Amino acid sequence: MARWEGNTRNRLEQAALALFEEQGYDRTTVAQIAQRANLTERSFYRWFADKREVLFGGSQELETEFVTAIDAVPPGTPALPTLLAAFATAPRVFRPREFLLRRAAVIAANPPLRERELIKLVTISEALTSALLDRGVAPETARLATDLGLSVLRLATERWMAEEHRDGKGFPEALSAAAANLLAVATST
Amino acid sequence: MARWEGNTRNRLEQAALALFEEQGYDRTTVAQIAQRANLTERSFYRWFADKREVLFGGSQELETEFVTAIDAVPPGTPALPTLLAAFATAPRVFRPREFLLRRAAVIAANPPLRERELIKLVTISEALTSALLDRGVAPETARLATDLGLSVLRLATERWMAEEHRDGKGFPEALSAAAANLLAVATST
DNA sequence: GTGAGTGATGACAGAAGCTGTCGTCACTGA
DNA sequence: TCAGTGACGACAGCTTCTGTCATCACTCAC
Repeated sequence: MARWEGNTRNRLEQAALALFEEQGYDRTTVAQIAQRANLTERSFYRWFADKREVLFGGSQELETEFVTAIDAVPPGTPALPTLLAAFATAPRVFRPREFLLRRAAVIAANPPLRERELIKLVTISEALTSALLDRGVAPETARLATDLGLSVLRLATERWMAEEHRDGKGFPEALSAAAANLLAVATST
Repeated sequence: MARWEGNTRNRLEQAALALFEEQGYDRTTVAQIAQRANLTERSFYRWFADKREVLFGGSQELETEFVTAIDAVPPGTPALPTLLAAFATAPRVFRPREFLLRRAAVIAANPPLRERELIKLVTISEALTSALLDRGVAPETARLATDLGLSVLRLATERWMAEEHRDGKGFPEALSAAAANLLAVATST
């Protein structure tokens, strides 16, 4: 085994994604992932808590990004506009877009990975709610606003991903449009 | 082993819940659950796909209940009011309330169980969206309405559970109140 | 009744996920 | 140069989950 190659975590992530694409998530063993990264199975578990976690390394950074963006919104702004402003600001593309698309395809195809993605989303959701609470928003309002904000974010992101865009251009507009749609649904009696 | 005792599935569910409470989810083995139910580990997997699933037997019934209630709402009703009317109608207490509370406590304390619960919720969410589509609601509207409806349902249920109620009395009122709160958050500029 | 299904179960084997432990090696700093 | 530190390999072991086959209770023609 070639020790001390450096960049261990990323080597494991790349190896795992490639193997999941080639032969499927459940037909890929942790030993195979480790082998492709020139490591042993035991070392995989030193970097990731379990087999699924290898695809969710960027979750923590994304959460931090959002919370930071919320803190930058002018005080006194209502809860939902605060979240939407934060979403519009935060660049959520750390990894190349191509990587994100490959990753999304693998996750969508495997229930265990979908489960893990959902709880990551809930974790982010709780962080957003907490950030709103720190700004003085009432608890139930913060939670409702988070639900609404994430619903808008999802719709905007889906529309956004469906087209071919350069950098973050037009994403704030997509957010506004989605927010308008949501308002229409909420107010239809 | 005492074979043919009948009610196998329920015996396993009861044994699992009791053991999870007594010694924790991860310190409980499937073999222990099976033993308490007078079965072997192998038989456990004939009734449940995996260890987590033993706590989520009622999910399918709940989904069916909701979809049926949606179909019973007068045609022409807008999407969100349709969902809220369905929620108000459907009695979601199949099991005794005490069982649901014990189950909820165990799930909340164990991340793997939370993951499973989330994907069950997503499954129900997709069923609701699909039921709305069948009524002629536009796709994006159906999805947004489902997000909104589930957000309202969660808030109403939490408030509802916090108090001591008899049967379903007052639940429709809790739904209306939560819906009003959501509307306030959505329209605050 | 009696023998042929049918379905639930037990028994066994085994792959894969995950953890504990210890020794080894590369790197660092006094 | 030598002790400390951190990443890693090697090994053992438990648990989850699956495949396979024999066995037992029950049912239903005949």
